[in-house]
Amino acid sequence: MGITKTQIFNSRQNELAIIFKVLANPARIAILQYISGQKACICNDIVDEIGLAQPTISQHLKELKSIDLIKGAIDGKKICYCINLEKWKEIQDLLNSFFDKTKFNCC
Amino acid sequence: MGITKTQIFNSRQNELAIIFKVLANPARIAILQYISGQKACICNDIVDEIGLAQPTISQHLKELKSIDLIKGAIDGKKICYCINLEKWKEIQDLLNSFFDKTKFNCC
DNA sequence: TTTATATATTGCAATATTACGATAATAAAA
DNA sequence: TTTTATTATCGTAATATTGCAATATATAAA
Repeated sequence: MGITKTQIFNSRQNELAIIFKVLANPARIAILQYISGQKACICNDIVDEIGLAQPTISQHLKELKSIDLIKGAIDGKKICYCINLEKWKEIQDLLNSFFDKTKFNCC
Repeated sequence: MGITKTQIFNSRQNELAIIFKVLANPARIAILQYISGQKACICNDIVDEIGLAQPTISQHLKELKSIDLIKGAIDGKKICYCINLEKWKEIQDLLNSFFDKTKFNCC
């Protein structure tokens, strides 16, 4: 079918899966690393940095924005994308609590 | 195209993306939570627990095994799947180091 | 050996994702 | 206003993922 049966899982499970899905692409990992490595605001230096076309980068940025992992500040005709630190930490905590709760070993 | 351009990213970025991809599905999250919630070894109680067909569960288990997140011990005609605690912690550490390194805020 | 049970594999249909060219939208500069 | 630069959206092709029925495999029990 190709469609995930989200109805049979709880909202926490679906939320975790969505977060992991946003992070499940090397271009988006690279974008996050690049954004965070710049001291000043950056824009579509990202397009030059990562080797992908501008529409592709734009789409990846949209997905990162969809879970508020980054935020964009308009600066003239440029847009400055930054890590949303609050959400960043919130997600890190969420993932850690998943990892901490899920660790009983039986074999 | 549909194909991720892994060649243009480094191995660390691709590795992270692969780990996130394995976790990016609510069925696999639910399987991990269920496995870890059982004190004794469990097998295809997973099929009964999660509302998906046996071949589907088998495929998800295969993907979880592909990054050694779980291991299966053969027990007669049943197979006992368990969290691989060492790998589990290794991955948690890897993700935390990603989150810790990537956090500069500029806006 | 035959039967029953548990798990894996194959093949396929439906949907999702990735990437990009073409184009639209926006805003500064000329 | 026209031009230029920057970013977003649309449409589409290629590939990946999800899920399941059918079937294969493996092992224990009869």
